[in-house]
Amino acid sequence: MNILEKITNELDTLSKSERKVAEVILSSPSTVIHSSIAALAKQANISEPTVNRFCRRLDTKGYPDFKLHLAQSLANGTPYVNRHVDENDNAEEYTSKIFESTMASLELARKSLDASLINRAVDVLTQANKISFFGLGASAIVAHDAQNKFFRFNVPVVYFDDILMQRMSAINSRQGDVVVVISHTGRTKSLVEVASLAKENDATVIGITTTDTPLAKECSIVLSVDVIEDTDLYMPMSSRIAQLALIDVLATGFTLRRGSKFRDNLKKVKDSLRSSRFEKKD
Amino acid sequence: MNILEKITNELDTLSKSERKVAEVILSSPSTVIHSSIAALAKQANISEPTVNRFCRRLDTKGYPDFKLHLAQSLANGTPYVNRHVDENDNAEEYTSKIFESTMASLELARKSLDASLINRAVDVLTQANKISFFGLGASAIVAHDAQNKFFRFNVPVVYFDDILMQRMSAINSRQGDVVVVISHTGRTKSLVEVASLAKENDATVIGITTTDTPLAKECSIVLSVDVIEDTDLYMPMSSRIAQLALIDVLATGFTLRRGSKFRDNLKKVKDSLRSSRFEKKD
DNA sequence: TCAATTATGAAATAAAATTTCATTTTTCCT
DNA sequence: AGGAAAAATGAAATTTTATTTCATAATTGA
Repeated sequence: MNILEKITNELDTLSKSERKVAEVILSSPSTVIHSSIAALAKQANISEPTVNRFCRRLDTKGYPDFKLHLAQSLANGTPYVNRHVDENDNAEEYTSKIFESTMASLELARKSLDASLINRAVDVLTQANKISFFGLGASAIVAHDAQNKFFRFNVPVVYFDDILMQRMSAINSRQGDVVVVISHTGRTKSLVEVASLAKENDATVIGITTTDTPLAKECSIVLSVDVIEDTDLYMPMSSRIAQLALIDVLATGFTLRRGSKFRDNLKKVKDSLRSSRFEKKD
Repeated sequence: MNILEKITNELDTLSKSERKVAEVILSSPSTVIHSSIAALAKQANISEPTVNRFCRRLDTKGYPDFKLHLAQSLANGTPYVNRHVDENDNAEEYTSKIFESTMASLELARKSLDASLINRAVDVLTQANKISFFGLGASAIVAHDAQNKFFRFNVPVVYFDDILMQRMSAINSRQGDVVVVISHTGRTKSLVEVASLAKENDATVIGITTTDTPLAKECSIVLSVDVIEDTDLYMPMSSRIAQLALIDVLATGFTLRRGSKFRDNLKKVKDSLRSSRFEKKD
């Protein structure tokens, strides 16, 4: 658990003087890990025992122990940050930036996800008579990938990246069917309509989208995938990758729910590909 | 820089007693961060000043500073590791594991990539008369995504996830054409053949695959994307995500090479979608 | 308003780390 | 091999840092 977040959370349970300490720490945590208790006390205009009490209130053994926690929080607090690609970056630079931004987005996406909703979504998927994945543009790829995965599970699954097919399919859906609608923006009119049509026809609609979007409002279960897109390049990047990771999560949840016998079956599916491949040397 | 690695590296520049300290630390770093200098000295059967000298030799200000570094290394030494999903994991657990494994794979993939080869690939792509993306199974999605991106650049681009179409397209290729062949295993026979056919017909073949595979041998430029796949679940997961990140890198390299005027054009492409979306409130 | 509770800091104490310096060990030259 | 020089080491002293104690101040609640 990140101690900086903890400080923020407990800010209002702290006393006046302790809050001063908290503010100094939050404003410049990296300075604090190199300060003595005396230096920090002075900085916050309070006494040393107050700093000590502050540390204990955060469930640390004392000031040195607190600094240890702080150092750890700083180390893994922002391992990857969203860095924008610059006009003059060379290949090395933009490659690193893109990979790091992608990792930062995955980190963010994971935080925005609610495990209990994932659990419900998996519930619904395992019980579905038929599963449909709908997406357009970059999200079409995610739908395509989902089909590829769920197909292996030997359940009826379709994917459409065509507005008309999606509409027709939505209208034909019924109780027991699950429709997964994927859209980063959650604002694509035709997809929102499809979600609403499917819902009217008693299908369970799972939305993979950003929190609080028009699409989210139409869904039975919303799996929020919040990422920061680098809009400078006018292309969807991180969003679809975070969505794919979520598809992996759903597929994994599905296989776990189905038990070990089911997984043996997956192995058979995979093994069936062997003859199409060149042997591995060792 | 990870201090544990540093200790390992400098092990032979240390004196006998200092090495004892190093060994105690390496054998149980997490204990050490909660030990006083006296406790550590006793543990290693040496004196306190020796511990202090040891710390300084590692370019830290002293023992407390050393502990801070150690704490940080423990926190981000293995920020994301490939953790396998377990039978009894709950939703929270398997979600975290999958996201973290994905991030670990991206980290690994970035390391396996060679920036100069990316640069050459971008060169070739910007000069291409026609670009084709080929993949099968999970890699088909990557090819699909690549088409979606490069299509925006207003260059002739196709994608095929059908063996026959791929073969026909490869046979029809000529000098100036670029064929991008995507396969994680690099062992899918029909794809290796397609690569070789395209090459025979003077197309430039870019391979997105693992290092040292049959496919890699057939390519003009090999972009190595090495990841660890969790084979327990018999589904491609990390590999396709790392490949997609590479597609982002190539697309970004392409837009940078084309200059700022070109990027204005991308904005227009994106803006053309606006009318199909619900307005954002603020 | 005033007793009770809680918060705070000065000073004392305790703990931990560092420095100094004498002793031991190792190195390297003849 | 022998011995001076250099390097390594630890005991003790010192310094720095953190914690505790306790008296005082501020706040709360009847």
